Amino acid sequence: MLTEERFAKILSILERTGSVTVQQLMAELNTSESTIRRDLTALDANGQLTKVHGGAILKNAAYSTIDDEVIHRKEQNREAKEIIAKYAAGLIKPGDFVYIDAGTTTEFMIDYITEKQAILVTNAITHAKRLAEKGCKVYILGGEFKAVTEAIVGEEAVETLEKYNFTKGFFGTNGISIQKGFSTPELREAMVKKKSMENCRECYVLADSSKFNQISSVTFAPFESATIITTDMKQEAFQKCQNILNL
Amino acid sequence: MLTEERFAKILSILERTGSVTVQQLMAELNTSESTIRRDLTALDANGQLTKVHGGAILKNAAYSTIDDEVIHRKEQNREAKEIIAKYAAGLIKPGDFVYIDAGTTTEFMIDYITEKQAILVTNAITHAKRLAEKGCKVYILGGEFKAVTEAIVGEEAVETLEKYNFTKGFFGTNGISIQKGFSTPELREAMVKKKSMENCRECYVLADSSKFNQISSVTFAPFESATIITTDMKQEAFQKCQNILNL
DNA sequence: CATATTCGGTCAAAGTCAATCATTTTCATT
DNA sequence: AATGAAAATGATTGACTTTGACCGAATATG
Repeated sequence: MLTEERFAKILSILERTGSVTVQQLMAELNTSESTIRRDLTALDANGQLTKVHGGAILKNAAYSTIDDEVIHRKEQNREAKEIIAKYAAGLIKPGDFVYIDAGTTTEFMIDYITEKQAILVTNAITHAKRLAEKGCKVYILGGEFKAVTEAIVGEEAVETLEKYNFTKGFFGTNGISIQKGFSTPELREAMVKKKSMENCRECYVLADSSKFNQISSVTFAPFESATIITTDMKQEAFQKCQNILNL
Repeated sequence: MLTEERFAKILSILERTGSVTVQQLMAELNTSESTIRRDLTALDANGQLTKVHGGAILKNAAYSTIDDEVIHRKEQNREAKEIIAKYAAGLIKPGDFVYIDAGTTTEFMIDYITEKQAILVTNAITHAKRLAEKGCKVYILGGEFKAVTEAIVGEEAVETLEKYNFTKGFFGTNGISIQKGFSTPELREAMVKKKSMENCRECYVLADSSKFNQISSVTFAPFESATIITTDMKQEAFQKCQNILNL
């Protein structure tokens, strides 16, 4: 990999996350500690980031105004999501034709997707951007662009989906209920989820334990139609379900 | 293989991937290290790419040191681009169904687009994002996502375009020539430009004066097929053309 | 205060570079 | 066709750059 390429990737990761450790960069860029250190020193000298003990942070964000408690709470949820995402990403095999739904839960998958022999389709432009940066082959759905969630939704997207037949699909959800299935608050998003799930041979719903026994406005798929990947799910009612993978 | 052919291929690969190593090029073009080095040196001298240790990167993506001259040139062009963009944006009327091409020139339009009664379609996700933030109704093309330019390109996008009939379209270009028409360095991008122009009732090409009498690898439309919006165009040969709007 | 991690400098190995030169190809002129 | 000048190519070389490992010093952590 070219030096400049590494520089670009380091800056890209940094812009996205705000901070990065040397260890993370070693893993992400697949290079030695020495090289990462040299890169950080160079980029710091160039004024493109601020080197700190252990890694680097964004130039302007040298001061930390971040509430410790908020971080901690976020971290707890994060851990569960990371475990789920890691497992899910591992399911992607060479030759797979994969749909990745928009959403924060599926976003965690991106870091763990290593399979370059698969073709990925998504309706989330941030996902597409990051996957493409990693060197994955990415297709994006056409259709109406929704500003808030930065996802493609609506009729046009559904129509595009019509012709795809995915081997695997990964989805987020707002609610899981045995009677009401998987549900989400937004109709036009639900339409896309529904159609894409119909066109996947294997469907996986990624959900932390807080999503169980929740019901949102629109159901996009029945409970049995997907394998649920979760952690720490202790609720009685779901214990005996065949399609729950409690990691 | 012809020297010019190699040049075109190198630039094309670079356009697509953003960076390339000497080793990659040796394999791809099936030629010696010496030749590749000479090519890169020539293209660098020509200002068509930036040579770095190990290979080359896109001209604008130079990370190591910021070139004052480049910034200055960009600023000079900026003023012209603003004028052109402002005029072009004013052409969008209520009820229009508008295509906006990816590229820096068209990006300037976004700030000036005030018409909320029009539907906008684009293949650039950055444009889509910014337009949606402004509250415009935006559709995005489906298809393969190209990391470097952050645009949707290729077959799938062309197919999606097939069914649209735009009232107006706004395009960027790398070269304008009376004989060779409008041209751009990347084939897959050219395919999208070509198809979208075919499906517009009125086509506008936005171009600062530097684009005239330039020819890039792939022509995507004949010279007469669009109205050219420009400023400061003083070249004799183009003075009498009916389809040039010299602001 | 003890322990673990991170840091920056040094070194050898690997990779990359520009220059040189012999060979091949191209092409206008005979 | 034959000739020779000019251009392009590929191999070689020594100089230079980048890389990853190592290690003692510096810094964070409990």
